[in-house]
Amino acid sequence: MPRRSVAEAQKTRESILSRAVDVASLDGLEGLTIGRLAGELEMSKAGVIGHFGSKEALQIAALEEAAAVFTRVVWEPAAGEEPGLPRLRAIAEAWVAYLQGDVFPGGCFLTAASCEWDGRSGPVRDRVAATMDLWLDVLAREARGAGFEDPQQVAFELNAVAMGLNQRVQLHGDASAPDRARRAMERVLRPDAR
Amino acid sequence: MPRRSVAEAQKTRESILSRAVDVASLDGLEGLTIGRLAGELEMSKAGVIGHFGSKEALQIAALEEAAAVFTRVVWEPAAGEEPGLPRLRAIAEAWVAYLQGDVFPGGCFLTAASCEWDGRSGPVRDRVAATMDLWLDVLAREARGAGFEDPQQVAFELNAVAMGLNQRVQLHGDASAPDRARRAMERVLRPDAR
DNA sequence: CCTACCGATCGGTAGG
DNA sequence: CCTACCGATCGGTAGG
Repeated sequence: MPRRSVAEAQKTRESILSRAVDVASLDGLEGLTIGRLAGELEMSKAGVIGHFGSKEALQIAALEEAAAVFTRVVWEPAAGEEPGLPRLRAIAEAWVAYLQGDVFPGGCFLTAASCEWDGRSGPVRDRVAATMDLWLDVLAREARGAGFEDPQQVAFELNAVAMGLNQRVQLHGDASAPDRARRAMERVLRPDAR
Repeated sequence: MPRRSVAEAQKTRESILSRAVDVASLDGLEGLTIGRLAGELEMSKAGVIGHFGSKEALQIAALEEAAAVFTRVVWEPAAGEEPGLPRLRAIAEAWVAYLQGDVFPGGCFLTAASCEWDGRSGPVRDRVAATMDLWLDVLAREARGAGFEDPQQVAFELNAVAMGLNQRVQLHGDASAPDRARRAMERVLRPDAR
């Protein structure tokens, strides 16, 4: 018999991950230290890292958790829309709301992780790159369905606007930025580019 | 008499800063540790930090150095152009070339620093924010001179495209990204939005 | 999931 | 600009 039940251990693991994602969104996946996490959760370091095995495994688990949140908040609300332009517009709307809101305390986790890791190598960087590529592929697929001549261009530009919005919100607290992003995304999705 | 001349000390300081900017572009301003810098420059830690006083002062000096490089590489080549649309187009061209090239080994220093610090507080974060705001103001001023109705929108969108390009180059090694960014910037600068 | 510990590295300083 | 050092924290492990 384990000293704590499987269900209890699972709950602990989830609470660690939830805190890990918040910390990493503010201070980066490298700023996510085991000791800090243990202190904030009032656990021992061994108790924290025991659920993952290593800091790198914890970083990857946090990344996967953040990607799942992104999917739930940005993709899911749009998944019910008709493929193509209606779905792209719903994605754009949910994306801006996500970046404007406080899903993560430090802004878009994926943007932060990609900037932090794009100059490094190893499993974490590879996972960050694969996650971003997957999302750009989803966008390009919808743009293709919407009849755009160059769907990857649409994906590139929507992603760029999202990054720009995240910067203005997080760095400047710019209240006009979400509307600017909406206008920019609408222009990217204007059918005359098809 | 100092043991080394003022000119020699100045040269040492410059070599430290040059390396610091490269390291920070790859691993962030927080990944820039005094011990690592000392090791790579074959100096003592005291010798490195003595030129700046503290890690924070070193980080700010590296940021200022990077901003000076950005100005030289992106602004200077365009400064000779006629204000307004011609100058904006020259900036866009130089900006894409900068992001495509290897001015910094880890890509755009300012983008990396803004993502790293946008969730923190203190002097470094404030300096990063002020530097970005200054650049957006420059862009908006030129857009106003070019007759755009909403010059801040133009600045927002150009900056977004630059961030998107930096991500695609650094994270994916995407060779098609510079052309995509050029196309996106051209569309932002298309006179029909004036 | 805890205590107690490991070697390594962190930023920084004293003194020369 | 160096050596020698400080306390703090890093990731991680042994043993329970």
